Amino acid sequence: MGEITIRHLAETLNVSTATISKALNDSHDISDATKGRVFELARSLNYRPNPFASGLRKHKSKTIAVILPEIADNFFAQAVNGIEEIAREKGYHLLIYLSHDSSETEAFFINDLLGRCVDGLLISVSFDGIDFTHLDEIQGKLPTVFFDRTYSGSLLHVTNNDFESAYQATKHLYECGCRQISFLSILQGLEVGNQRLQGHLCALQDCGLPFNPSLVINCSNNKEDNEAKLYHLMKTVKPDGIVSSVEKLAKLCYHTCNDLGIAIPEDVKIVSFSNLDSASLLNPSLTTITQPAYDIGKQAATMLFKVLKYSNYEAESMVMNSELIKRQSTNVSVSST
Amino acid sequence: MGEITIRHLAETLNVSTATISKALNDSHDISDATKGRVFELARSLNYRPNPFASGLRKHKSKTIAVILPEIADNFFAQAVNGIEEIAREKGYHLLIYLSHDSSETEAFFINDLLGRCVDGLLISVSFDGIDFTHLDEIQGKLPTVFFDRTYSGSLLHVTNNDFESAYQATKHLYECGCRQISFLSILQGLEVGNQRLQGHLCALQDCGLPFNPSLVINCSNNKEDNEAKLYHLMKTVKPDGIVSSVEKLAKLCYHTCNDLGIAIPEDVKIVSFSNLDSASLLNPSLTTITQPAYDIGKQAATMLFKVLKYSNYEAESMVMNSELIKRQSTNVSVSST
DNA sequence: TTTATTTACTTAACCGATTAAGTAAATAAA
DNA sequence: TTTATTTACTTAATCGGTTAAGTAAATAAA
Repeated sequence: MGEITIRHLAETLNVSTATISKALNDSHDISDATKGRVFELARSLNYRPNPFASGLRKHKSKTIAVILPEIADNFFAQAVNGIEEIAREKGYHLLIYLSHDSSETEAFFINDLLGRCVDGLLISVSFDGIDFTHLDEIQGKLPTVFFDRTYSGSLLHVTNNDFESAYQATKHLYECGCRQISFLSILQGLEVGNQRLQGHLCALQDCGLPFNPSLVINCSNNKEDNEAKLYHLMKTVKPDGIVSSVEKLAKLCYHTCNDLGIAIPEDVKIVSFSNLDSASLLNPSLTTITQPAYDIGKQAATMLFKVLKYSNYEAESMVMNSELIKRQSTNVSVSST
Repeated sequence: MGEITIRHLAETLNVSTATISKALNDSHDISDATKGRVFELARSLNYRPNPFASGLRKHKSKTIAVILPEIADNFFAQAVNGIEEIAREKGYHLLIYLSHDSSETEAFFINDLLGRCVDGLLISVSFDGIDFTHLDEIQGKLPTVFFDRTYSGSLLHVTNNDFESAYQATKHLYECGCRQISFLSILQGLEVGNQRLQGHLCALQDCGLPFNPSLVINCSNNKEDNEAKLYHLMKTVKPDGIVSSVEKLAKLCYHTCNDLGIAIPEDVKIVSFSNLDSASLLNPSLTTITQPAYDIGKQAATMLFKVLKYSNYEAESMVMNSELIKRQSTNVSVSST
């Protein structure tokens, strides 16, 4: 409906459309006087270049995409905050896709994106399945930065010091007196999950604790399933410490302990990877390994824009440090925090 | 780089590009035999139509935008989940913009979107400022559905029964014995904020409680400011009940009470509008008015797609019902929930 | 003074799909 | 059998910018 085009501007100023286009792109083919007139007219008419037209010609969309497993999760939500900030700063638009941890959905998105002329992609991969061919296909076709959940073939990524964090968490429990430390594992097959598990196992060894397979619980995205496994763990194996590799499993622990009348931290101490901002308000407050989610998002986006700017950019992947925040769930002497 | 275009297909099959285009769009200008050949070739080559080209011609992008105040918030995150589901179902792409409650930023986004050929917009408006001219400008230019945070000029919206919910919350506190009920207000100037306050005031009246201006706290997005106001409230006015109109103010209450040694629910009972899924794990667990965030997102998106499909759609705005979930923060007889 | 270069434009092709208008052959109606 | 209509295509214009190639005038170099 009557949108202002470059032709309107050209006719009004009695110049060619090429002149307008070049002026708006600040080409040094155009005199300052003309540029001034073009800019002023464009501004006064609130001219907005049609992104389809320039996109078609330039094969650039000023749009990046982000694929996440989910958004109703503090870690990812904060990461998006960081990503959005950088994207806005650079004048880019942000498309969002939620895989809900289905690699099939993820593959569908990626195929779509490859034909969609997005300029770049930020992704935290879904963890179901073991088929990463859709991720391999990105290679060389779409500048991509992986964050948090990477996979072995990912070239550029921003991750956490997951091994060290899990190591510290387990060691912390040991120092709090725990000798039967359970590990709630998830994201097996992905680097994150693997690193966290390895960190835990390494800490066990360094603390001189034996490895007991029944203390390592392989969780999934099936809530009922996880619930059943946790009940079994708490009723029969009865650990005195739990390292949860994701937030939602920690919440499940709380509920399970409530149901079974198991006291935290007296009977069992809990530490969890988590970005829950109300962790300090929980009953009892939860000891967390908190990731710098916002900064991870910012760094990943910043890295992507560097790649977009210098296509031959020799980027280096980054490792961000998580923080162990000790609270009541790992402390017998309960006091307000 | 070597993307498959409609021309490749045309040359391979020895037909015109028009034939390919029509075949792919299932035009009944094309024989079934030809369609079959075109479809098969397109599939085998994984042909992906260039969205810029078709967008330029059709003025349609198969993309909708969502503008939110923030994303690291359970309500909005879940709403996005609902929106995303519908968008995906319809084969649309989703652009996301975070206003961080700045109407200036919001105006910038909207101006950008008007020139960007997005097909539709879902928005929950920012609440700073009182200038809604940028929202008025949308009229007739971009199909839009407002959700949760609407403004007086919004034609289509999905909202909550905010008046009733606030009424119920206040009444619940009254029934729990509270006689000095404070209301933590925010979002004044927006319908949501106004409705919630009115609901509270109406309940006060119906309960026969006098209106005390010093019990209504006008909060802002400035955390320090809110903190100071809350401290003052708790130390000098000393209410025995608090209705918090947003989640983050309830969290602030918890912290403030912790600091001042005020016991919840013994000294003060709290109920808050909140979509925090760990509300039941807080210390004490928090009585909430929980909005059907996911469904609100779904309904808003569904409504938008109806408008997109039938441009003369006589849409009706919707009101969704929130739920009062009673927990320990409004109960003296504390027990596990 | 003549030639080379720079400046500030214009012309026209182009990106890749869509679609109005046109056409030849096949089929149906008169 | 002749005319009208339908079928299944093709041709070419178009969407709105971008850009390679061209050009006339102004300025600089020889």
